[in-house]
Amino acid sequence: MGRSPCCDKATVKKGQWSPDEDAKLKSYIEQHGTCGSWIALPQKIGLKRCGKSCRLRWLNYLRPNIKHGGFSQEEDDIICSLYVSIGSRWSVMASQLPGRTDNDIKNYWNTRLKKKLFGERPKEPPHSRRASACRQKQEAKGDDNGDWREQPALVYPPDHVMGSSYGGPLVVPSSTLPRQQICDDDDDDGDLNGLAWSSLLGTPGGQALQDPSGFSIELDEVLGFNQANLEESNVTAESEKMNWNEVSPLLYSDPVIKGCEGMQQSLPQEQMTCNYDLI
DNA sequence: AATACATACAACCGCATGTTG
DNA sequence: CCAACATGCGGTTGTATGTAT
Repeated sequence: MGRSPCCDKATVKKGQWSPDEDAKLKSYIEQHGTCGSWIALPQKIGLKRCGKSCRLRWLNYLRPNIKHGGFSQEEDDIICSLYVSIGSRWSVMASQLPGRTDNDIKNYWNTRLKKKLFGERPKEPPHSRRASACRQKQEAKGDDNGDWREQPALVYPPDHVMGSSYGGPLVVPSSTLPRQQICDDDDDDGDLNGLAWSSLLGTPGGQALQDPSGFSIELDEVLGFNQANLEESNVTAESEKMNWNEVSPLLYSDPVIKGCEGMQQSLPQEQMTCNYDLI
């Protein structure tokens, strides 16, 4: 049995919002808030809209301090670099760009930045929560055929990152700061590919971390190690702890990462911290 | 001027996750 | 612990607008 719909599709109005509807919604929320339930909100206001639709309209359009259009070069850089590092996690990106919504960033990416960064390449990296979930399901079922690893971006970063018109800094998600320590993750694979995302935080044993949206990730998925550099280096699984300067040359995107310092300085301090919970 | 096509963006949909009883 | 429900998220679609022919 499927889940029941959140509203009566037959009586709910769809499509563009009228100025009158906007005014009603804005006025009510500014005075009363959402009263803890988006589902009940439209009835209280007298709107024939789905609660989800009201929520979306408020968050993406009516909410105060929302910026529309006119993305700056700095915002372009942040979006591009975040996409390279974390994939299509628009809400995370939105949290790094005050006044921007996930929907706005997503639209901007899909219509402009994607072409700018990737050209016409059809495939994109599977970094979304959903892609990760699919991968975990496949792995759990034992039928992981490795297809998800075939996706570009981090698998072939010289082509996508270095060869693109994008030359901005790569911003590692703020949750990885500070980066003083990196350690091996004990998965005995003999190289650094198993380095856990969590290791950037210096957590012991490379325990997997989970971010607030439930997405766990490994460092090699985020950054992509340059195997050639790795093989030439002295870094092995026995190198239990390294600092960022030792590790960064092993990454495909090293020259870009080195530009990260400037970006860190440009970000407000409050955007550079994020609480992650151990699984 | 009319039409076709391209682009931008608002909004919808379905799924995953969190919360509550 | 589990089911039902609410919310959040990302993918996708629909439509208004702009541009080319």
